[in-house]
Amino acid sequence: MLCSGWAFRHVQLSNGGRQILKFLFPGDVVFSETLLSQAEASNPSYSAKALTDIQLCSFSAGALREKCRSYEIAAQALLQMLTEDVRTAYELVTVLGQHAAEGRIAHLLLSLMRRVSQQALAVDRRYPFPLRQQHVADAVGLTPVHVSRVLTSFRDRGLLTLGDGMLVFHDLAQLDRIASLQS
Amino acid sequence: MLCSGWAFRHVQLSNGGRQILKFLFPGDVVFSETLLSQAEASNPSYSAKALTDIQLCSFSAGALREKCRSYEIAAQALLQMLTEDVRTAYELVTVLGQHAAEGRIAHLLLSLMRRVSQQALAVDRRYPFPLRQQHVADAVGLTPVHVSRVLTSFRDRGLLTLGDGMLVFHDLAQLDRIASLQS
DNA sequence: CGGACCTTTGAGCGTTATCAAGTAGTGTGG
DNA sequence: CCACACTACTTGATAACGCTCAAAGGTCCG
Repeated sequence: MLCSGWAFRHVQLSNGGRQILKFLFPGDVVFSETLLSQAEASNPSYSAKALTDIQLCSFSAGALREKCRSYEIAAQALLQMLTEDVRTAYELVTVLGQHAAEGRIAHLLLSLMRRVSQQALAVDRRYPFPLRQQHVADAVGLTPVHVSRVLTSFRDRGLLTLGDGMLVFHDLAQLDRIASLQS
Repeated sequence: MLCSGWAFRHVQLSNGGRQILKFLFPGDVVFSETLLSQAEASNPSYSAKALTDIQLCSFSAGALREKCRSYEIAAQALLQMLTEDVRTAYELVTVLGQHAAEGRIAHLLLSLMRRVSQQALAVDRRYPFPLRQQHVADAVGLTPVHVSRVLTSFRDRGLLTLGDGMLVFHDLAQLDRIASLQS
């Protein structure tokens, strides 16, 4: 489990690319979807990487499974965690299936910052942002080149500023509109 | 829970479109990800539709949650179901993020038929296929027009035949290659 | 026969990928 | 202190891809 810092879960693809599945913040379990499977018979090559310096708390998956047998609370917590994972995965599916590049990137930035700040986003407040444009590209299924173009366009339109590990929103209303596909 | 027939789970979008999240076969729980939440506070408008005549077995979600407290087996089954949902959702994310149109459609057709046949696919065997091209489009994030073009191309290349509610694979090796992005 | 729905096909265009070059910033070693 | 490499980002030109709009054919059903 991640205790401090940022990380992400991804699949490594045979053609050299990768798809980022989830960004991990403190409190997130790194491989929640494989907690139960003792055999680890998952064919895709799941992996995880740190984006900043991180601290981990490790625990025994076997012991947790054992706890789930005796303590109902452990099972309930695990069920809620997985339910949340399914919901956010479906949200990502919707974004990838329905949004063009601008909507994908706007959605990613907004949802990341909402998760990390745990409260409403503020205009002109600076948020730490340790991702490279390559990570954004791998998360939303675009090339780094195109991510750069979209971010430059956002900057030129006065929507946000992104650089030096900092992200500043200037026009949240407009970004929400872009991210929410009311065409 | 679906007992017979085909159905699918989707989100209805504000702009009139929809994203299909999962195709449902007998044994699948229609809304597995909302089984636990009593409040139903999910903002996206999840929905489900039948593709064929279907039969449902209904049960009380409250009673199931109650069972999870007392019977460890119920909790274990629910956990496995959700874990599987997370895995397949991540697979769909990878497909949408990394594949072009041909790969997306090939992947969808192959994985659907693998799920429905529960065994290795056979060349030149006919599989029932109740989806319209509109459904394929909504599942993989393309327009029906482009789905038609890709399917026509598959047909012209002798890879498969799709029509009249039937799907016939002619070149599984080639289709697997297209679906597995070894560029 | 008419209408509704699905599919196919064409033309044009917008979006995104690819390839390539150029610009910083940063750290390394002479 | 200055080449040098290395990485990240930007920008341009070109091409592939997929969308939109439109028309036509097919099937089914009233």
